[in-house]
Amino acid sequence: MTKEPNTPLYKTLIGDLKKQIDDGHYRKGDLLPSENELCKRYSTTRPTVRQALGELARMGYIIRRHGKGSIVSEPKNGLGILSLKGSTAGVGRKNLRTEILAKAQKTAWPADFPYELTEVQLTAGCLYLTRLRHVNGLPTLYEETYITDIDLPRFTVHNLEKNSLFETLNKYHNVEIKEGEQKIWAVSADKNLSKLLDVKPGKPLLHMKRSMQTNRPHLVIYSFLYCNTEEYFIQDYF
Amino acid sequence: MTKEPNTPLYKTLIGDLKKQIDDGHYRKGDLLPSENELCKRYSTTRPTVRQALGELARMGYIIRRHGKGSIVSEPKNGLGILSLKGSTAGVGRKNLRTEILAKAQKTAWPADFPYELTEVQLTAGCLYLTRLRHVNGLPTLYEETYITDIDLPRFTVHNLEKNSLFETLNKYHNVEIKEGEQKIWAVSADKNLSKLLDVKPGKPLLHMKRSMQTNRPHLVIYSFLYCNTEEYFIQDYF
DNA sequence: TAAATTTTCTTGTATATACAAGTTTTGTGG
DNA sequence: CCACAAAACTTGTATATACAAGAAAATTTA
Repeated sequence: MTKEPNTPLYKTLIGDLKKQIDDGHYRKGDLLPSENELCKRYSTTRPTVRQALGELARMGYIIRRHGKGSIVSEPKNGLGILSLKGSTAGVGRKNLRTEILAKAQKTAWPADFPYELTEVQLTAGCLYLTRLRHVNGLPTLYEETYITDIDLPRFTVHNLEKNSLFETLNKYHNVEIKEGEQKIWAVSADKNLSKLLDVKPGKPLLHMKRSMQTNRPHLVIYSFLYCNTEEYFIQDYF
Repeated sequence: MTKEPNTPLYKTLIGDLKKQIDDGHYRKGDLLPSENELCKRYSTTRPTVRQALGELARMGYIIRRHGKGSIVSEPKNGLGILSLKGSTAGVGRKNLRTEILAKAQKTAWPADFPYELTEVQLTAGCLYLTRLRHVNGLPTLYEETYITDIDLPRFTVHNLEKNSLFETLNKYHNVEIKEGEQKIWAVSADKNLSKLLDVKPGKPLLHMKRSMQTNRPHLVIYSFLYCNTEEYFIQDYF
């Protein structure tokens, strides 16, 4: 067990169990150690263990069954891209390639930004970056991201082609997504998008605008996505 | 405060506070009574109050600030339909009309059902219903729903034109949505859909397939939605 | 040997309490 | 009257403990 300094024990628990599920130590359908067993292993008490397990349940990692135990589910957070053919034939990491079209850099908020911004956010400005995700070589998802530029020193040095944006924010800047909302609708590909996503103009595309609150009061992250869903659909969890 | 028999106190708290936010007693930006204040009002202790508040936070009703309090946010759960013009000009309840095209009735699962079903589910069969939602008179959302038919006596008597499916399941059958996943993609309207949604064939539509786990082990609910998003988009939370 | 019952183990709900850490309010001094 | 410090109030993290209720395992009985 890896108790990092200044990390609450319940978060250490979450991290450890999550890692063990991600690593395959516990597989789908397995039972996690019982609450009492975890209390012993971590020298703690049930409320602390239960807080960690509750969090894992909400993240979709486990399913809690009264009287039975905590059953390992599949890790599920954030957006995923899955093949339309066979819902279980998920896109493995090796088939997904992220291309940075525009590296993160500080900009002012666009004048017609579709979200209400606070004074703090307006003053701080944002970091703007664009990415194109390829699935099996096919450009599938185009994403523009605006990150409120608060307390994110040297953010621009991160390599977001290899690393997840949210994991990077979490690991290096202690930023966690707390909650969010998304607007979803279908559009026809215009000239620019048809070029980016390599489709004919007029093709139906999925359009999403997401706004994500973090643990920092004013640090909100916005993502605008266009997805060619002919071969792959968007999958997410709630 | 309304303590129903056999309802855990923390759930009573959730219900009461939720109702007070929905009713406008607490408005966006207001602070809820502190944890200690709620302990007094409900003759309970902080862990119980915190469990309720934690739940409300996760549902998006409040935002918790260390040292400050619980700030009322906007109620947000489930899918919403919002006008593309002005993201705050939400669809009020009076502008949304639900039409039952096919009343809930017991059927067998379709042979080509896109989700993996357990033996229990296959044996139980499902309740199938279809609805069409009109926004300001415009047919906007077509939804087919399959509910695993387990312990849902007399479900077919419910009037789902006037009442929310999930509220009905909760109130009369003690069924709660625990977690879910959704697949989203864009399609062109075929002949049947263009008729249902009153659009030209070929129109881009939003297509979603949702699978929702409940507090009952095998009782999963599936929804297949088609949405005309020219005037209104789908909004949801995570 | 199988069914029924009992025991054990599990998660769910809850109380009591304490200290840490962030924010707000109040009081004091210049 | 304003700035600073202290006090008070808030949420965050945690331990200890108990009982309720569901499920599994073990034991007993027919």
